[in-house]
This record gives sequence, C-alpha cells and structure tokens, in this order.
Amino acid sequence: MGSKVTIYEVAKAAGVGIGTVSRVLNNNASVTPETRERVKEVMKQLNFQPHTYAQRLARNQSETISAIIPFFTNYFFVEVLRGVQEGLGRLGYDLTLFGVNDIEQVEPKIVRALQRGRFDGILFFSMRLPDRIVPRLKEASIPMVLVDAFYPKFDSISVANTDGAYDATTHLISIGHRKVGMVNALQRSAPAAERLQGYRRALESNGINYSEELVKTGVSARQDGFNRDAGYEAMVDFIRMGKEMPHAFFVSSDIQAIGAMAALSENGFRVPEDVSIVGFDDIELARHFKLTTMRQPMYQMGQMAVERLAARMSDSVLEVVHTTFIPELIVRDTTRPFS
Amino acid sequence: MGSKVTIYEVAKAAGVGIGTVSRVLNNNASVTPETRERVKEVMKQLNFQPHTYAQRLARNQSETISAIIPFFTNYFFVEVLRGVQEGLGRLGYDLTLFGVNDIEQVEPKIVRALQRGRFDGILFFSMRLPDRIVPRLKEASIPMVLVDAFYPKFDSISVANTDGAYDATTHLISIGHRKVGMVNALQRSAPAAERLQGYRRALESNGINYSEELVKTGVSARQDGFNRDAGYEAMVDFIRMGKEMPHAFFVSSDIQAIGAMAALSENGFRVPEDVSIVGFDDIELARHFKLTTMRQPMYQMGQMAVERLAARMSDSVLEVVHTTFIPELIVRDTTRPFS
DNA sequence: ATGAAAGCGCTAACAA
DNA sequence: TTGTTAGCGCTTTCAT
Repeated sequence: MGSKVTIYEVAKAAGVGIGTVSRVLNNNASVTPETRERVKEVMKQLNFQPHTYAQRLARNQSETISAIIPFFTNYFFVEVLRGVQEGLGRLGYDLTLFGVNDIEQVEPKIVRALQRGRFDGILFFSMRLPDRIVPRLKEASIPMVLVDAFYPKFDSISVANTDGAYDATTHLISIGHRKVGMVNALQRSAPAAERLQGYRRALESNGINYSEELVKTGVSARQDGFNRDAGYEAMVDFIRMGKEMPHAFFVSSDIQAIGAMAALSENGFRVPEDVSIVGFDDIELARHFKLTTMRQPMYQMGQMAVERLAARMSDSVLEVVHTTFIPELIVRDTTRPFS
Repeated sequence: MGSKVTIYEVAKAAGVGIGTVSRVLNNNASVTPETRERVKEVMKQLNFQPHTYAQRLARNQSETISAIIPFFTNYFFVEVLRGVQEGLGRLGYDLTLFGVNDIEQVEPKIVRALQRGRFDGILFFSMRLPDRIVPRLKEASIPMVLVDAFYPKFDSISVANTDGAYDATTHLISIGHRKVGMVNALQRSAPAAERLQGYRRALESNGINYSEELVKTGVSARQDGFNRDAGYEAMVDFIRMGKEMPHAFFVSSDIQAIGAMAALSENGFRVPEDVSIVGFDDIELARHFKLTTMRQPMYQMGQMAVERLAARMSDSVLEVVHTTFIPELIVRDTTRPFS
C-alpha cells in the first residue's frame, strides 16, 4: 500500500512538533543534534517518505525541468540527454520529456510545459523556436536554454559551425588538396550557412579562390537538406563535372557524406584512394563508415545546458549568454593526402 | 510572473463558489450549462491555469509515469519511446525519464521512482530486474510493466526471440542453404538463449542436424556479447574452419552481424555472393548495410506498454500478462540463394 | 445544482 | 530551539 506515513505520525512518535520534523527533513540548522537524530531514527523506523507533491505545492517549485526534443536526432539526442541527466542528478532534479515528431507539435508542447508551477526550467533542443511563442515564454518568465539551437533572447548552447567547417576544410588543404569542394545543405538553415562560411574562410586563409561551382546542394529538402539522399544527389552532380571534379570534399553532415560516398562508390570512385571526404557531426554511423569528421561534444553540451539552466533558475537577471563548443576533428579513413 | 490566478478569484469573478469552479474544471456533470459557460468564460479572461501540483496532491495521483531505461540502446530506445509518448499523450500523462548508465544505477533509480506519490506507473526497459528490489516493488504496489525484459511477476512486453530466430533461420534454409551457422551472444542472456532455441528448431523442422561446431560466440562480453567485436571474433573463428565453414549465418544481433561482415570482408569473402547473413533487431545501421534482418515492432511495443500500464493503473487486480511481438523478416541484400 | 468547509501533506512565519 | 498555526491551490464531501 505504499506507506502512508506523514510528518504528523513521525512527530507524534518522536514526541516533537511537525515543524521540527519538517526542519530535519530540510536540514534546517535550528534543531539540536539529539532531536535530529531521534527524528531521523523514527523516520527510518516508520519508513517515512515525504510526499513529493505536497512539498512542491508548499515550496512553490517543482524540482523538475522539461526537455522539448525532436525525435529524429538519434545518437545526438541520446548523448546530450546523458549529459543532461548527469547534471540534473547532482541537483536532484527530475527530467520530464516532451518528444516532438513534427514542427506542428512544438507550440502545443511548449504551452504544456509552461503550465503554472509545472517546471522550474525548460531545455529546448535542435529546433527553430517559433517567434510567436516567444512573448508567452517571456511572460511566463520560466528559465529556458536552447541546446543546438539559437534565439537571441535566450541562453543557448551550440556548436561553432563556422570554426568546425574551417577546421575540416583546413585539414583537407593541409594534406595537400588545393581543389576542395563542398556538399552543403539548404542555405535557409543557419548551421548550413555557417558551415559554408567556415569553408570559404579556410580557402581564403590558404590563398585559394572560392568558386560557386564547387559548392553543391542536393534537391531533397527533408531536414533542411541534411539527409542521405541530398548528399547522394549533390555528389552525382559533382561526378558529372568529369575531369573538373574536385578530389576532396567537405560535406556539411555525416549523413550526407554517407550518401555522397554511396554515389562515389556506385560510379567507381574509391574513398579515400580517389577522393577524400570529411563530414560533420560524428554520428554513430560515422564510426562504422570510418568517416573522418568533426565531432560535437554532445555529452558536455548536455551538462553545460543544465549548468546554465541552474544558474538562471537561481538568478533570473543574468544576461543572456550563448555558449559555443568547438568541434573536434576526428581523423579516420576517408581522407588521404593528395597525390 | 506566470499568472497567479486561483480558483478563488475565478469563483469570485464568476459569482460562484470554488466548488463550482472545480466542477467545471473536472467536467463534473452537476453544473448547469449556463453556469459552466460563465465560469469558463471567466477562466479564459483571467487566463486561469490550474496548479498541477495542487491537483496532484488533492487527487493523490501524479498523472506521470517514469521510464527507467538504459542509455546504450540507441535506435530501439528512441523508437520505443516514441510509441510510449504517443500513448501517454492520449492519456494526458507526463513521462519522466531515468536514464541508467550502468547496472549499478538500476536499484537507486527504482528506489527513487518508488517515492511516495511520485508516479502512477513505471516502465522498466531492457534490463535485468534485480531480484532484491522485487519485494519493495511489490510492497509499493505501483504498477510496472517491463519492456524488452522479463520477470514472472510483472507484466511484460517483449519480442518472440525464439520465433524470430526460427523465421530467420528458416529463410536461409528456404533459399537453399543446408549448412547454416549461428553467431550467438552469451548464453547467460535470455534473448541469446531463446534465439539459439529458435535456430535449433528451424534446423530440426527441416531435417537438418544441429551441430555445436556451427554455433560460435565471440569473447567480447560487453552487453552480454551483443557487440560488434564479438561478432567479428566469432566470424574469424568460423573462417578458420576453412572448407568446413558454412555459407549462411544467422547472427543473433545486427551489431554483431556488422562485425561479422567486417571479418568476412577482410578475409576476402563477399556478402552475399559468398556468404549469406541475416541479423536480428533491425537497428538503424542495418538499413545502411543493407542487412537482411528481423525487425522488432518498436513503436508498437511502446504503445502497448502504455496501454498495459494504463489498464493496470485502473485495475490493480489484473492477472500478469506477458505480451510477445513476432518480429518481421526484412529481406535486404545480405542473403542470396545457395548456389 | 451549488456553496461552504474540511482535508491532501507539507513549508514557513510566528510565538514562546 | 521548538511547537503552533496559517497557508499552498486544489478536490471532495456534506449540507442546502
């Protein structure tokens, strides 16, 4: 029957008032060591457990945060969540999950998460925050931090796309490639645009001219072009260039890189003997395809997100800060010096 | 400031008692349509939101369930969770997540989830339920259903491992293979033992003798042998058989199959020209490797789990039921008729 | 059908 | 340091 022991019975059994019981429950200093011990003893004997919701009601705080998260990001999702849980565990907070399957659901889920008293904070993942919800968010004044997303008015944790793309491209150049192409995703996506920037800068830093012909995007628009087919299509386009085709590519995501490699292999090109590829993300598949790529520190991002949220929960007047992690180059077997 | 409107202000503004307000909040029949309308109107105008924790305290139920889930299962985890959320959404329940990184954490997480009043139900995933926790679980008498796990005393949703292995093996036989080997995981794992059973039965049904030499397990013990290296090692062992090596294999998991295929490819064997492989699970990688495999209906398992939990929450005297899903054969490119 | 009042189990302010 | 009491915001009798 799940013990129904309340502080009243504990108080009676220990011969004290409920106030004292509450105090030992909350580690309030104003209890003599002896009383504290006695009460604790009784609690143990009676197998007392505080009723979470009574505490939450009286304290007017929930000790719970919510995560609004798209269901399509697999590995990234799991890893970041691990970081989040790790951080939350230390704070003694619970995590309630709102998974969204498509953008339509974003708003209703946020609204739900905004219900009075429900959560002390919100973590919003990998999606565009709908503008029209922002006023309500601000009005509710519940702390929120964006992870792998960006909005000027809210704290955010994300990855330095420009720097990552710069490093990826530079790696290709450093091993001798002078003509490096880029398989990009749709420009409307901020990460895609930033990664293009990084690519351009790397070329410029090395005195290589940027050429529009060397940047291609597939037509498949799913997930803003960050999908396997789009990578395949873009590479097919490159292959059509014949002699003019670059022998090294920076691809804006691993999943596209896998598509690109399929196109390459179907057309008789070997990786890395004939062409070098570096991806971005370091998804689980990357390891299996031995793909050289840029790794995002997912676990740390999760931890940092919680840290940031905690800071904001305890002090709401902090100024907005956007934290950015630099991705790390993981060299595997899809890149080889130009020969 | 997050509206602090309570039923008291609503009652006053609507000229009714708080009881009436509560009644319309809970769709209680005993309110005249006019009164109901008026109260609803006021609620809207005042932007009233019930305080979740006050409701939970008064009702003595939490409307949230917890999921205790290992962090290592990626794709499976995400898919099942999607099913769970879908089901939960309909019930208006919240999902709080307890991710566990290693077995040591299982018990503390369960204890936490057992805290009085905290959850109306528990979903326990893919792990061995520690025997010593069972009495506490029973005593707490909070509904629990196991997903992808088994324990006699609790409802469970899982996959028919024996049948799946039977079908996988039968597929190999049906396309002409008479000598089919099996790459197994550690026998101490129930799914591994069951899959071996299915394999044996399929052979027997087809009048083929079972031979111990044709079943091998890798030495890597991580995740009970369900890992890439173990598959690799087992296949290397098979390759050492030389002429005696089977040309068709049922592998007890996709991840092992991928390791096995790596060993095959490194030793000059082509799949499926030289050897046929069928895996089990249909993880995301399987699609990319074009692996023929047995798919577990993950999404449906999640939904069913919620359904079952809901049934048990509303009626605690139901008898224990173990639901079993039959995996489906997905034929891709790693199997080919024997020639 | 409705209002008043008594909880739900705890926290926190107030006396003592 | 401690006990008492008044909330926290709802749900649920119990009268009416």
